[in-house]
Amino acid sequence: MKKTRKDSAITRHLLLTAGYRVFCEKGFRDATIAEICAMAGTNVASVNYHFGNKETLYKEAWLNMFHESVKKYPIDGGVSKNARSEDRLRGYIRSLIQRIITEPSDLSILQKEMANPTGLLSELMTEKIRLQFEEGKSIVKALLGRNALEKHVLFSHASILGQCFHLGASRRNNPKEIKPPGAIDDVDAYCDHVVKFSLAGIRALTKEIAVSGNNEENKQGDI
Amino acid sequence: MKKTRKDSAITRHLLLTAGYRVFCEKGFRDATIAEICAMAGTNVASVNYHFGNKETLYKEAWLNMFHESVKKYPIDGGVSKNARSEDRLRGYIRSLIQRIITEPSDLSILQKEMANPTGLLSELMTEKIRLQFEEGKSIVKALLGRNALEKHVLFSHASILGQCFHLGASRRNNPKEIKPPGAIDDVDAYCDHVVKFSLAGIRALTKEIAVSGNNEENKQGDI
DNA sequence: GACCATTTCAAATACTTATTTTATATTTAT
DNA sequence: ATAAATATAAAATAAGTATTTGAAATGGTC
Repeated sequence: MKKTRKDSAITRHLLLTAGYRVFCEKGFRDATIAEICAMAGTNVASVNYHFGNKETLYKEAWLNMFHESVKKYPIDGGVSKNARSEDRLRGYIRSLIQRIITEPSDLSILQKEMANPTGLLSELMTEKIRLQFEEGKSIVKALLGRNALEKHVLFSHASILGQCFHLGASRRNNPKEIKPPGAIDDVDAYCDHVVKFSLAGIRALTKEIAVSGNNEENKQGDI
Repeated sequence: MKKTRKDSAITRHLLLTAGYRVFCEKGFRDATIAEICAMAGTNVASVNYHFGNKETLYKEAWLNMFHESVKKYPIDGGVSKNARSEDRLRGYIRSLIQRIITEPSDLSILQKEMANPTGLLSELMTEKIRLQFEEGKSIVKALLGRNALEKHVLFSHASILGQCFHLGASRRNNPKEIKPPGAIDDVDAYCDHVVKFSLAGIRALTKEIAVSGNNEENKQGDI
């Protein structure tokens, strides 16, 4: 009945993890099948045997890493939906930053794709990342209050994501050579900073919304 | 006396601009000399004749674009050093965002290099980008006040840069296909948002610094 | 133990693309 | 005007690398 040998699954998994590591480090194009197979300890033909081609390995490797990553660092940071919004925000940010600085994590390639899209992951990513956005936006929405427009939520969430992702960018481009001007060493401290900074920004926005909400400016609250 | 023909400079410049466009779009590795020369309307040998190799063209093209970019969008946004710090911050952010969303601009590749370093530009970039950081940090410092530690300045500036760069990431990965969850359409509105959000964050931090400054916590204010 | 599908392996192939070469055309200086 | 220097063109070369191939090995099943 069983058609698959046990070793096959192992080899496949070796290729997934080795592939992800190399793709992370070099990017899709600069990663060579030879290097991936060397790291996995398999033959150069194995990628084509198990995945058909390099592109499919790339997609499968990211998907695999995404699942592992979310299992390890849940999007809500392990904070209950019933907790105070401030604590949910803290959990959200902490978890996101953990994922960003962990190498390799699914976000390592996501960031590469954002800056330099191969196009191979765009459908996959938007589908899988939507969860992340929903969670983040729901927290921000709770903090901003009833009167917040979609625009306010979107922008505030973008501010948060931007601060977090910047940490990844800041760390990645100093392999070990010259340290760039804005390098951030103390990740925990930066994490706390982002929470405080963002809460202050959101609170200011909340006040402004309350004021303009009393005015008659925006009746059909869209975009 | 003159050794260079007039056409030479023209061809050279055509290659610089065409090269930059293609490098922006595809990244260093995926950009082919054939495509660059096709766009520039020159022969495939011209890159090697004028620049020796692809790498040198890459560096020269970025440097060229950096100079043009800074000329067009001055780092201080055209706001005087004597202006209110809030206005300087607004000018700084506006100008940075303009540079980020203008394609091609020097920051298009800078962002690629941050996510996916080729290593070719690292020395060049850190040298040229230091100006940007000095300006930004000096503004933030002015807003945070005397008691601010280097850490506060660095983090706050990182928050600002992160929000700005996120706009670039957000726009770049939707070539025209499916729109990703967090896409930002209204750039001007986002720009205003970043200014407000950041000012709120900085003010909150300023208060905190004032409080802890009165306490005896941090005497030897370093990192 | 023999058969069969499945998996691995080493070598061969096919393809892309940067770079070089060689020939030709154009400009500048004498 | 002519020689020397400079620039462009087309084709050849060279190097890197994904993919294919066919043989060999492996493990399960009868």
